[in-house]
Amino acid sequence: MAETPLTPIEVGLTAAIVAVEAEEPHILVAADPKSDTRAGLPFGPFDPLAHRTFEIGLRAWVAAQTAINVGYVEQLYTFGDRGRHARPGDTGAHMISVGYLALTRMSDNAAALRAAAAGFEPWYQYFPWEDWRAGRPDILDAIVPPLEQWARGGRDDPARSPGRRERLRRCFGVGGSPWDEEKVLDRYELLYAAGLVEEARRDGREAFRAKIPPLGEPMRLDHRRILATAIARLRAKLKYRPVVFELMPDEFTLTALQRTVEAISGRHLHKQNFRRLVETAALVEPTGETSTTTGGRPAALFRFRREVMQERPAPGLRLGGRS
Amino acid sequence: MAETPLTPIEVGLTAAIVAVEAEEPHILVAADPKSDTRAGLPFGPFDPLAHRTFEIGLRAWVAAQTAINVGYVEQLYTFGDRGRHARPGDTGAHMISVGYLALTRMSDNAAALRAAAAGFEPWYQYFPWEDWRAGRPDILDAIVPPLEQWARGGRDDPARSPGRRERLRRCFGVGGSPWDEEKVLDRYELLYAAGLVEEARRDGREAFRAKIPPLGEPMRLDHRRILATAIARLRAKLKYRPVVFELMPDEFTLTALQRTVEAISGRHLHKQNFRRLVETAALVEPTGETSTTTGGRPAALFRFRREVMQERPAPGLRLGGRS
DNA sequence: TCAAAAGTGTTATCCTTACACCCATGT
DNA sequence: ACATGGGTGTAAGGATAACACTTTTGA
Repeated sequence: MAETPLTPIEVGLTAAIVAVEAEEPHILVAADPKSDTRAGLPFGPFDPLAHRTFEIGLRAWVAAQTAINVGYVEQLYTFGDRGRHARPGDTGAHMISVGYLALTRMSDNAAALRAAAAGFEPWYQYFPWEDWRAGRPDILDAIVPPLEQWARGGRDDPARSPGRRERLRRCFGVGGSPWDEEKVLDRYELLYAAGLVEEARRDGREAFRAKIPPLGEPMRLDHRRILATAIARLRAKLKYRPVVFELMPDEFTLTALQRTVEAISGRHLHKQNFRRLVETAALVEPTGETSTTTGGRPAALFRFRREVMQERPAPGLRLGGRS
Repeated sequence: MAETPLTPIEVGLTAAIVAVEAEEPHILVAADPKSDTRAGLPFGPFDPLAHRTFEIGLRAWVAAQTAINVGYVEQLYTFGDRGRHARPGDTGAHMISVGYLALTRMSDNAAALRAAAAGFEPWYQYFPWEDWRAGRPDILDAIVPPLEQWARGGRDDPARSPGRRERLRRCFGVGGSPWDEEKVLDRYELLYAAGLVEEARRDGREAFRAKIPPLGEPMRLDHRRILATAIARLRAKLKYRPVVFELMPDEFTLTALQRTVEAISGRHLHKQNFRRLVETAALVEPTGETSTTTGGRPAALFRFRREVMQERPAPGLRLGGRS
């Protein structure tokens, strides 16, 4: 327990700022100042003198740089791996980044966005294999066979806890294992380990079969890894905390709410069960108004019952099975 | 999204190393090098040149300093609040610490401990209100009334999401709300905010009623906060991942397993339900041996079935209700 | 009148919770 | 024999998952 002087390191805050629009989840991406064509997440320095906590610092530079009004904010993870930061003209200085998840309503920020050097992009373009709303995505047919080949390649060291095969089975639902929509990060890390995403090749990892085109849009630094962490956390949180409402307008139809949950969790839900869940949890109350803009029969409008936050311990939407 | 040069800050890794012995959860505490009488968690610097990742760095200095053999390791949270570090001769340099949870078996480390300047202490001495195994702990009678007074004191700003009263209700199960054993951090933070733990007074917060003796043993810096985070995380994780076995010897009785889970979660469990849970999850297998050292009828010995890790998605011990 | 989306009723099944009782050993 | 802890069977209640059907609008 010696009190060695600690290494000075640069600390940055990286934000995954999420909004849902047109039944599609979006992530705020920043243009690269150094003309890297790849997208990146917005980030800013942490200055302990100016800001008492990380969260205050984060809110400050997000507001200053993007004029976006974030509501819910939560720390995700602190990333400090050497070698996952490579970029063209790397300075060599070590940097760690504290990843944050933030939620916002796109409607609140329409004006801000036109001015900012940043914009929202649909997140499934970075993770096309994560969208199961219309059933198993076709791209998995291009992912699983190479992964299986990669898994056979690794001498299955019985000491290393889960061998390549088991990791593949559990992450991608191969061989009877169910698909778990929360394992977003595990899947990305597996693809990285197999050299099937561009970031792995950029970081100097050998693709075991270089012919395969890299999967999904890449991001700068380790930002896609941070985004994967954010999606995973949000998908999990949805089930035990009423965070969806941070992404909804004040008034909404139940179908719109369901579509938002489906958009985030990447899977299709059973209508009645979803409605019963929302009703029995008493998460919403009718406004009395209806909306006729939905197509068929007018839908009743609801608003979030903020009171639930202080009534019950921890209400969420624990979706349950597939369907 | 400007690429401002980032502030250099010192980064340390702080570890909450847990073991269970004699049906009591323990935490490894380090003697203070600067003759502070308060206990602290072991910590070490992170040197990105020597170690590729935080986890590798952590394992390295834990092994070097304590000769303790940690198994399971998991990142908890990164703490960087200014003003929660105060100590007698503070240098003023800002430090952030990445908190880690680590699990070990005390039996594996008996020899190492005799040599090290560190030792395991029962964790409930830092959080006496968290041990509900023998029912509601008496100390709550000394905690709740002052907290209620504190809650009345705060003008209940309706804008600030949960008012003091609601926080109190939800954290401490006052007024019909159930006790949630996972809210360890929330409870500690509430006590800190109310000035009822020594750390709050040390950090310059005014105790709203200074006569009340501070609750539980204090720790250095913000280490008790990190420990609260570790306990909360471990209590939650127990329910959906088979982490208990990281704390058990190779062979154990079902009662010993139950006692360990109870020790961590701080509550009493229903025997049959616990056993059925363990059985239906197929988490253990009988060794064929029995132990006669338990008192009455000899108990069958079991071992963890490592295979479950690769069979089912995520087996744990989702305890369920009270009893 | 028909398409499109909103909205409802009901059942089989599993899991959770809690009850009360029997068994094998040491003293 | 009896105290001590080990070990089991089973029934009530609630939550979940899946089924198919009716209603109200716009075109």
